[in-house]
Amino acid sequence: MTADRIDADDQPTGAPQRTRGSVMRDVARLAGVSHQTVSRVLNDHPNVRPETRERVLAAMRALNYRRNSAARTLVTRRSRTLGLVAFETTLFGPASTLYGIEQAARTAGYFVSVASVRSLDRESVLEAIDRLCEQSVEGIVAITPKNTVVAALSQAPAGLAVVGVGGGGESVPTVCIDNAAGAAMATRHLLALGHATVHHITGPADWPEAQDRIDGWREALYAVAAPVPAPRPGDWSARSGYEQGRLLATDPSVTAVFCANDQIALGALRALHEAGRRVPDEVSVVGFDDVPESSYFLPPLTTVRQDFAELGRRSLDLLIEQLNGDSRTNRRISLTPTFVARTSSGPPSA
Amino acid sequence: MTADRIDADDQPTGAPQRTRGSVMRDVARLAGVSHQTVSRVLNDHPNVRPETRERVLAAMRALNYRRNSAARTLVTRRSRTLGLVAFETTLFGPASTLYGIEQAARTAGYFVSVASVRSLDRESVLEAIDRLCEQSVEGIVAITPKNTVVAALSQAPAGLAVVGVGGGGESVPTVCIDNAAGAAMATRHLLALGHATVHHITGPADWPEAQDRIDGWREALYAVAAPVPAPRPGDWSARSGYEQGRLLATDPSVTAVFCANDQIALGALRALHEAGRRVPDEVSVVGFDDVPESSYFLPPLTTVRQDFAELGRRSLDLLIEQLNGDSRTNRRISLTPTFVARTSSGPPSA
DNA sequence: GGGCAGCATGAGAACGTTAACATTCTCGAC
DNA sequence: GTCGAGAATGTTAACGTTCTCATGCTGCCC
Repeated sequence: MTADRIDADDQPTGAPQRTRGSVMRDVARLAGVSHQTVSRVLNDHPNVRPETRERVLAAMRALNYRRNSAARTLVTRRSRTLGLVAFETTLFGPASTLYGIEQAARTAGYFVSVASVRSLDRESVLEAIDRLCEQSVEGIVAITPKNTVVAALSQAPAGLAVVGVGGGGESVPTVCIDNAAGAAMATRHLLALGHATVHHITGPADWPEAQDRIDGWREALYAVAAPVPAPRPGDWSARSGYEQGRLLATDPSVTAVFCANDQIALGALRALHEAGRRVPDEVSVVGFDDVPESSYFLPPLTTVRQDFAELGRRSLDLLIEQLNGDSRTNRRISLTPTFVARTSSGPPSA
Repeated sequence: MTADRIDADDQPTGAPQRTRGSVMRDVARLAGVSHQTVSRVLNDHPNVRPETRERVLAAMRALNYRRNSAARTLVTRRSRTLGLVAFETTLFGPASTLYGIEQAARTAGYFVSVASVRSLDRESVLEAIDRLCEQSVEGIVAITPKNTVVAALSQAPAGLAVVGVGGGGESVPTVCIDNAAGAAMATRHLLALGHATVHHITGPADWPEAQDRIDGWREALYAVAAPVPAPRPGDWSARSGYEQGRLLATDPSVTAVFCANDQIALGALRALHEAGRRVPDEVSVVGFDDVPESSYFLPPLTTVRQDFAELGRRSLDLLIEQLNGDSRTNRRISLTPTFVARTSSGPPSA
């Protein structure tokens, strides 16, 4: 009955221009082959005669055929889609990571579905993962700045491939920048210029990235037996850099400040400027991230550059490794950042 | 044969813990109902006895059931997924728009699949649209800064719902900030402070947003019969702001500069500073966008704020309207930006 | 010349869901 | 007590792919 209706619909009108779009069967009919042969052409199966293949391709062009991915996914159980759990995607770092992952995913033949979370509590993250699972993603990349995210990730359904980017956790394969190394570079740079010690305005305490930068900074100070001032708590924002900068500016012994990111450094620069402390003559400032604007700060900011594109690529590698069922080697990839010297740092005036 | 195998597999093991995950039939069996009843529970069909519903829900919980969206999409022809064509997503504006759209989409019950394009030529954009179509998205939101994108969009398959965000074109429903109004606000602000005229460092010539800002600036000057200096070509980057700023700094008659975005303003601020021209005492600078850092520039930047979240929400409204087949009224939505006065602008010194 | 490998193709059954229709059951009205 | 409306549930057929297996057909070897 229904089949009759379809035929009745098709044959009089000539079928090509239906709202529904054409399907494999239409292509097959036009090319005079079975739908299976069309499928073979579509999937580059070797056993198709060149002539037949050509006929099928012509029919596909004529009907403007597009394969239906839902049907394909249903039968292959592969959605070719990755889920991305992201937070604060308006910031440069996460936005760049997202971009890097998307590019890498495309290259690898995957689609990317984004689930931004408003907050990083376990519940929001689990809900985001849930939504992505419902979309039957094959794996999830989570930009995991906070420990809670990692915790939530490890609660993800068993079969699901998962990779964390940025922050760290033992429970989930992770790729991240070696924040400690970057912080140490920045600190050593300042020490090498002759500063007696280096102050540090940190990121939020519960972000592993912030913690690692603190560790790197502290280690570098330890290594040369420099005094370790109390770290100044920031929250990645320029505002926090400004507030902490004002406090630091009142202390004449402060000659070098390492900021956990470039925004903080920007705030600190303004605070120092307002307090009449000249950079770099009186105080040196170093940031972290190398946002595109940092070379136009006043003065241009010495900082540490992260390669976000590489971060995206590597995280995808790790994910695909899991999807292929490869052994869980290299569960943790760490990328070394690059030091970028500009003019916000110099030898102490004394 | 195959059916036998499945039964043989299922019954001995008890089925709940299979790699494949459970499907509707498993739930139905456990709850002692037909799969259709499960479907009804899932889709909130009214005609299910509360007691039955409860039993089904319990079974779903017990089996950790998740509906298979591919199958659902296949039969309903609705993927509940929107495609997002985006460019330069690492910049604050696009990143914020992306975020706004994602949030709005989630609220409306849609998933978002992102296709970033490396460049905005017609080919890249069409390819991105193609990829999204293959994923059977129901509609596409394109962050359409350049005219070529709009052109490519209008080439999209006929049945596809499309909305452009940001830039404009007549051929596609669009939601954008009223850039001309914003630019006029900035310009009028400077004129009201007593400046004889206002110089302008523009965005790239082929971006409608940049063009609209030029128009708004020029109109505001015309309105008070102020002289209209030649616009200085920029490209959104701090670098271009710096370069144009250096040129402007050499001209002592320049007392007010309106920059097409905050990055350009940052570069201009640095150039003016290096040239020894004090802001705002000698030269006033105004930006556009209100990036989070702009209140920590030196000096804090007077600028024009865009509401990206609203932009995302409205573009989604427009898209959903199309999906519902509503009339094509309001094909163009324009949002008025907000003027934000800070300290980078003031009366001319003379 | 019979058997057989292997290529090219086709037929039909999945995949897991929703939609359309069919069936039972429950009540109240006549 | 029968009828019928409507609620609750079940049956079956799509949806558009890919997969498995079957079937010709060709050409080659012994």
